[in-house]
Amino acid sequence: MSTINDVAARAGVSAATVSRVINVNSNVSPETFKKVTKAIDELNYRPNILGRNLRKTKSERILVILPNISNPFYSEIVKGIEDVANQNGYYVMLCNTDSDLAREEKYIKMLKGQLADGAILMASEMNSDDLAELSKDIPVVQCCEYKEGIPMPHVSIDNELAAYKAVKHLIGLGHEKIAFIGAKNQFLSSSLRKKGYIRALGEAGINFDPDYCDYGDYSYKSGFRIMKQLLKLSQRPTAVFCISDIMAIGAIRSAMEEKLQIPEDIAVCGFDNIYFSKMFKPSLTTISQPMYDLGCVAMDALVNMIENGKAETMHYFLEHELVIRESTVK
Amino acid sequence: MSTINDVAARAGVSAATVSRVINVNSNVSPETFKKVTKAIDELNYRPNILGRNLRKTKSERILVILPNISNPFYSEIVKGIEDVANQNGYYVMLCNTDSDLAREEKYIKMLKGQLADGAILMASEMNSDDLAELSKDIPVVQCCEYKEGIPMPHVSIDNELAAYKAVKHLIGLGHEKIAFIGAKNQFLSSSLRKKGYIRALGEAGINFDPDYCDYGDYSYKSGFRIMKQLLKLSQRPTAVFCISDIMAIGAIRSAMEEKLQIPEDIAVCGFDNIYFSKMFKPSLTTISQPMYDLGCVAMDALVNMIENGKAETMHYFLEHELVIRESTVK
DNA sequence: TTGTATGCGTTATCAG
DNA sequence: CTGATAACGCATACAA
Repeated sequence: MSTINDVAARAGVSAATVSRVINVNSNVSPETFKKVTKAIDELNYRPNILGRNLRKTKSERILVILPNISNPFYSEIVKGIEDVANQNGYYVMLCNTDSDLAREEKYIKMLKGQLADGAILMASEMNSDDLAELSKDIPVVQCCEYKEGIPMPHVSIDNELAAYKAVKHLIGLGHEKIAFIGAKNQFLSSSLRKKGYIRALGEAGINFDPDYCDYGDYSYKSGFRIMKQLLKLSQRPTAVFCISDIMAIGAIRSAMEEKLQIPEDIAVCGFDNIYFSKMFKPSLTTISQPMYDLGCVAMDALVNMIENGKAETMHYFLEHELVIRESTVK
Repeated sequence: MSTINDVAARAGVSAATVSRVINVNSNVSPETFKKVTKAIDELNYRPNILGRNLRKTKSERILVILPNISNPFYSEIVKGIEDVANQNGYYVMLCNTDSDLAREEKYIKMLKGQLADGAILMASEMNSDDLAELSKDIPVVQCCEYKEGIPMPHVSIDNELAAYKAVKHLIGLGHEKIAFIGAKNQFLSSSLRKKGYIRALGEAGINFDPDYCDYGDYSYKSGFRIMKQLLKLSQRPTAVFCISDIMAIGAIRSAMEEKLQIPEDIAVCGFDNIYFSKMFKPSLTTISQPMYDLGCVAMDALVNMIENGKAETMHYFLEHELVIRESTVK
């Protein structure tokens, strides 16, 4: 691989001049320009990004650190991030952690090592203290999942309200025996969605029944398994609210296997509105998160932090929407 | 952000000594070690990756350049890549091109600029000449989609044979009016799969009928739309072979909308075996690509190129499998 | 318009 | 075991 000095030697100019040719803004005479570009072509020279970034202390790159690209929920958000990033001259690199803290920390190390100008974190496994410390060094925005009480902006929806609305919808259809398929983890969204479920029940005068609550890991399999359990109860629920579409689909498939009709025998509501939820048969009633916009807003905030040194706002809450489809209403 | 010199000053040692502490292999006296780690903690020092990589001309990173993370087909491959990469001490960064050549070229620039030690390309939009030239500079492996006749290894399945087997399966079920939903693009897999379709028909003495062939863009929508057209034909097909699961699912939904039974009225076969194909109702008959293994083998080959300077083999073909489910057999 | 000199932050070599 | 020095490749301030 040739360097800027090789090009300079071949073109009979100094490295500085070559640099000026590469970075078009400066003044270079037409003839030297030609000489230099010729040498660049002949040597097939490409500037070393590491050298350039080191010198400029700027990379024009940002990292998106996320647990799992195979979750379609994230891919839509990433689109929003990428569009806004590209509009602002940044390039995005995705870092898949598989929800593994050790892997996440490797990427965080790169980030702290100036490999990128900033990062967007989704569902980070880091604790609040480490996040707080990170925010001192580097512009970072939390997207969707977030920790509270640290000086780092976050973008999300109102999870409690969304869950409340979903369950309210089921109650409005006449259901009283409404089960809940959630998740036991550190994420705020999990507890907020459960909170919304309980609030809706309470308002309708329905007793909260722990037997109707179970916890999965967002996977198809866990939804499938939990539904099987719920159907074994003597007082079988007539509706189920799931905190993810994938679990809802698992639950529906499970009920189908027991020859139950959806929604006649049991209604199912999901959460997220991944693109698959309308393709599925029966199509899925769910809470639509504005995924693309979540990504856009997060990236907007990040650009702001990178370029102005600080965040405009700490809390961004975007609108969600209940989308009613075949899995709850015939 | 503090540098190695800040740490050195604070600890009262030279930068070289700090470097030795960070890079554990060298010999440092216990007391200086303690002094230095103390200074590192106090200053919250993190080594600058750019400086380090520049000096070492090695990044221990690889790039995966792919068109679209929202395609579940790729996410499984990425898992394989990541596992092998991590085992070998490499970190993976994903670069989403959205099938946009300009965006892909930006990432290729980073690659040529030594931001990473190598790359895996999936469904590249670059032409053969550019790929050939790239292969001179940097270790690169093509995965799944590939261009032939260039000195760059590729990993894939035998697409022609796979399609042949899928269509053979439909013929074996008694179908004679078998439609084809493919894609018109530069990718070898598209033409090879069509070739396999035609070969299977030919062997069974079935005439190839251009009216039974249409082309989508791998999307749900295109599968949906094309199926609608096929169902309008006076001689309606009784089976359809689609070159992607997503299009197959679109096609099935389309047929369902016309009150047709799957597979009784029309059988549908997909390609890829994305995780969703078994969740779908009816579950999808499809060609299972060994996605995880494809990723592993590609990364293995890349590690080899990076560390030994050259590829062991140019062509890796992995086994595929016909998975028969509800969409073709009751 | 162009060249010289310097430093971005790190590690490797060599000497002590 | 430790320090001084140079070099990785580049862009910029300054001088010419």
